[in-house]
Amino acid sequence: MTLKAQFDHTNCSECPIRHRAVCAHCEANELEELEKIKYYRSFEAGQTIIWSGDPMSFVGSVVSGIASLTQAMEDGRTQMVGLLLPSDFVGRPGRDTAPYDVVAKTDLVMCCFRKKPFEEMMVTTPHIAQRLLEMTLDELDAAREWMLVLGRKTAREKIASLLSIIVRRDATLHASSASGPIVFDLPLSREAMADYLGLTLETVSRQISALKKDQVITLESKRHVTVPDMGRLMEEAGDDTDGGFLI
Amino acid sequence: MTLKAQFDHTNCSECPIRHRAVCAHCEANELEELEKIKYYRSFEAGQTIIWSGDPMSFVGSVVSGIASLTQAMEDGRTQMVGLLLPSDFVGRPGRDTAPYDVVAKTDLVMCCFRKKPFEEMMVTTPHIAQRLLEMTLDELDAAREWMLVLGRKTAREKIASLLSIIVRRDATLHASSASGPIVFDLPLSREAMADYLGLTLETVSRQISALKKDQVITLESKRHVTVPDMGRLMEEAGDDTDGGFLI
DNA sequence: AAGGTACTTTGACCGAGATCAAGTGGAAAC
DNA sequence: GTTTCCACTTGATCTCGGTCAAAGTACCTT
Repeated sequence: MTLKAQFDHTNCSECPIRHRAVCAHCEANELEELEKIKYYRSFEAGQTIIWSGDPMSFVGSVVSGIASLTQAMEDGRTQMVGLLLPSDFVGRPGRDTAPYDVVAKTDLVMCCFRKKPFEEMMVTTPHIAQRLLEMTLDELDAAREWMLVLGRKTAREKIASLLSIIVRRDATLHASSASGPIVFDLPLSREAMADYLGLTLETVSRQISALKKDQVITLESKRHVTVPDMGRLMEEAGDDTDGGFLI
Repeated sequence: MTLKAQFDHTNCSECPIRHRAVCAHCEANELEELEKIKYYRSFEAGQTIIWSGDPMSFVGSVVSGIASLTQAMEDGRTQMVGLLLPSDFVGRPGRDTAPYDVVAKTDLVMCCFRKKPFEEMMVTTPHIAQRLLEMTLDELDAAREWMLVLGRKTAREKIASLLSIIVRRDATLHASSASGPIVFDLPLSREAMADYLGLTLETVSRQISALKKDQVITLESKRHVTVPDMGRLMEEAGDDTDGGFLI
């Protein structure tokens, strides 16, 4: 099998997990072993999927719903360090314990593989490691992009940046690439947004109100957002880059 | 070759790049091809090794010296998103352009491999991808740990955190694992520390003075630091975790 | 319809860190 | 020796976002 073929699962329309995951449907055509160690798990909104420090017995992908990766200090301060949207991979081949909490933010379904057999497959099936490397590099880029947001952006820019990446992830999932007004639902509470942005929920609320007053966004309800001009929003985010951002 | 053997280059004492890199010495014993595409490059302090957005023709490891990964906004605000110490890997197999500036902070030597042949080798030599995956996961953990620092820690905690990771990286390089006072040189200017911590250089200076006044550290000169009690420093950093931190 | 709960908004005030501005010290250059 | 330069320190003031508090809103259950 050529390298091209190995990376060419990007458009399997059958697959609920799409291109960024180790796709059960795609893999199964090549590797009946993967099918054997595959199983599904459901979680309710608010449920903790993995506790930081616990041994991890599985890896997998988000099929539907949204989860967060969160780090905490002992005094209670918390920082969300990643968002898991459908197609995102969870887990660390070669790692025994989870480095952070994984919490379902909505009802959520995961497609899991038992870790041990999965790791064995990585040895015998090289292109799995290569695809995981691709995905991990994407996540690393996203994490570093986010470091700029956390370290240097103002509260208003942080909010605009978060809205931008949510829109962008939505766009890649729904393939609705068009100019003109964009409508979407916020998958996160104000508190969760604050955790992601290194702010307080009050500041998040105030800045959203300010963006609304300045007509950068419109709110049909507290969670339902319209962006009349995406270019304007990205300006507010202080973003020149229109690529990147894959959290 | 077994999985264990594949990951067992961790203690090659000959190799200047040590365990986290694709080690030219180690690999050469198995793969004369790697030797063929290997070459060394030297840089002076302050020199930019890679410009953000430029095409990248090589990957490689830091042999000696220190470099930074930096992201910038168009208005000049910058955020350092990673430190490259000896043994760290630079470059993205499968990526065409560099996502951030790489700048030598001290005089620096890199061991490089031309990217194209390196990528071809990744296909034929599975365990290279597996080792790169390991390393990338380490970097991702470090980046996310740093997101907590940037998003939630106070200026004083940020400084203590930075000193902690420098000490820790120093320790793994010099294998000087002992309790008692620790002495080391700051490889970064106050401005570079500020860039890493999302602060201004004035705040960095003030907080270092404060830590000195409170006898958490001693300064023999502006860059030469003594830490009488490492536990105290980590307390100041707000760190419970004594693992992790591999930036 | 009434009450409860969780989420959100808004206001008043405060403080950590940014900004602006001098001043210091030490090493290299002349 | 002294001049220059650069990294660093310290001071004064301001501002953005945090903190504390209260009120508003939507969605439950009863």
